[in-house]
Amino acid sequence: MASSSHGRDGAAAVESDTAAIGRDQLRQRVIEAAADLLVHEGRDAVTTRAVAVAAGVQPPAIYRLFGDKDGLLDAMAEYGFARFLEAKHVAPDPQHPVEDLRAGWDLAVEFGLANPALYTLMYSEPTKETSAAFKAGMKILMGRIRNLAVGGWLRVDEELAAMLIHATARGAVLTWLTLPKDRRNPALLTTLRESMIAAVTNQEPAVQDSGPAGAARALRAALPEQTTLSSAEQHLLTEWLDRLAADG
Amino acid sequence: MASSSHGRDGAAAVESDTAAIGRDQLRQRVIEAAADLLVHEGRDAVTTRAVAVAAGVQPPAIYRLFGDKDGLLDAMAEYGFARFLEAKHVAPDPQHPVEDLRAGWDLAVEFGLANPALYTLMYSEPTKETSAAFKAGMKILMGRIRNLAVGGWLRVDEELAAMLIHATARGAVLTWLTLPKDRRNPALLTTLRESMIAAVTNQEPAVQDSGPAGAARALRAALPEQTTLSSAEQHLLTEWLDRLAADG
DNA sequence: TTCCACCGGAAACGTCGATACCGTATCACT
DNA sequence: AGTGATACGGTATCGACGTTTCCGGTGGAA
Repeated sequence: MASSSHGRDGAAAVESDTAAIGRDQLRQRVIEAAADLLVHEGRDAVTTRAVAVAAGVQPPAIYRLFGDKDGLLDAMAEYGFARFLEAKHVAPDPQHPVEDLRAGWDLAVEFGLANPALYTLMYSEPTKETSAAFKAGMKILMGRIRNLAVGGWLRVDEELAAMLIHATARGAVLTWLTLPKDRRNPALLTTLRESMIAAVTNQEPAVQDSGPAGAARALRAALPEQTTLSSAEQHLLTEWLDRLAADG
Repeated sequence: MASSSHGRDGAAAVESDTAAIGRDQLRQRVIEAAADLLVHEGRDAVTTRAVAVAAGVQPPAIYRLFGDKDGLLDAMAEYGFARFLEAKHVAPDPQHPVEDLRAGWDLAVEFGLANPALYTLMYSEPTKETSAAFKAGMKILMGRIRNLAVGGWLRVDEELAAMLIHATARGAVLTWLTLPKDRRNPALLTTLRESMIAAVTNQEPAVQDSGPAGAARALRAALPEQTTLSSAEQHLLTEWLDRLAADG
């Protein structure tokens, strides 16, 4: 599957100038061309022929480098994920472990929102578990969970915690990407994150008083049944109820 | 797009036996053949030619019936979702609304776990928002959320609640399907569900009795704490609430 | 120098989604 | 009832896809 050792590698140092471009650099060039195509032209534009043309190689070269089209896709995911991580230079902060978990979750979600096509490639289909990028992300996640565990912050199993964090992040990103842009509410992300924190850690969530918001929402939902207000009054009332409901 | 009226339909009763099979039944046969192929042979096996052979029709017939391959896929999703719902004969229980929400979430997740291929088809790609089955599921969900709102149980906006429920269910199903069978922990599903319940609902209802009058009373009681409305607005609002509260 | 092993380029294979074409049978009109 | 038009269903086919095969040439080894 992966490129095994070749006889020429031992004498690669004495090759001519253009041929001195190693296998890895050619791989890199193809991956970047494919990633470019994915981002700018969409997923369906990532065909073996289009990638070959964009990278200036021939179609069979892709199979010699990656074995398969899925191999190319996996390499793309790994590359894109690594690039994102090094751009964010994620550091194992010696902060509060729970705060670290929050930051890690945010990071995972931010990656999905910043690279929708790549994220969909990695996480949309349930069959692609063995992807290298997938494992890399899980590895980082497991490290933070371990920190939580040693601090005694974990409410559940380490493994269950990993699944919960992964599931909430995955649902958050995919749902966010599905929504039209004018309906994307940032509260979706923060609420999911805090909900995940409450499920995974022992930290008690700050219980907020509902105030008038809950009653406003209830009245707004029950408003169509009423008959005592005129339509104009009801219209203005709905507007105020919207403001009150959003306030909480 | 849809099959318009044909001249033959008027005289269909006098046609021969085999030709009496109407357009809709042919559609149904093709959809069932495609669904069978999807379940038993995998997603890649659902090609226009394979479906045509399995259904005993010719490849162009698919385009005449569904316009597009995506049209066939959408029809499959709608059909599978409807079949699942009628098999579960989902009833609008007059139970506790929070319990209804729990049951609805479980139902959505159960559909995904029981029909992995179909679920992936419906929810994997973020671009397929306009699927008929997608909308049907959302409609059911919105009904339950509305019930929560009128009872004063909703902690967040109705729209945000819908997103939260959808996101947790989606993350739960996809994560579950990604896991190898020996690592699937049922606690993942229940924990996610209860976490969603905690994020969406209040422990205590914000209104005593549902309906416009009860909600109006609750809002009137909580109104002095609010700061989003001007005093004039609040004054008029209180008057309307008095009328609404007296109406019950 | 001769031989061998391997690499890169060109062509091609089978299949996919989708479509143009065409004979035929049905319906409207006189 | 005869005739023209119309639309349906079947055949053949198109361009593009993922993938493979084949071959000429280039390098190091004997």
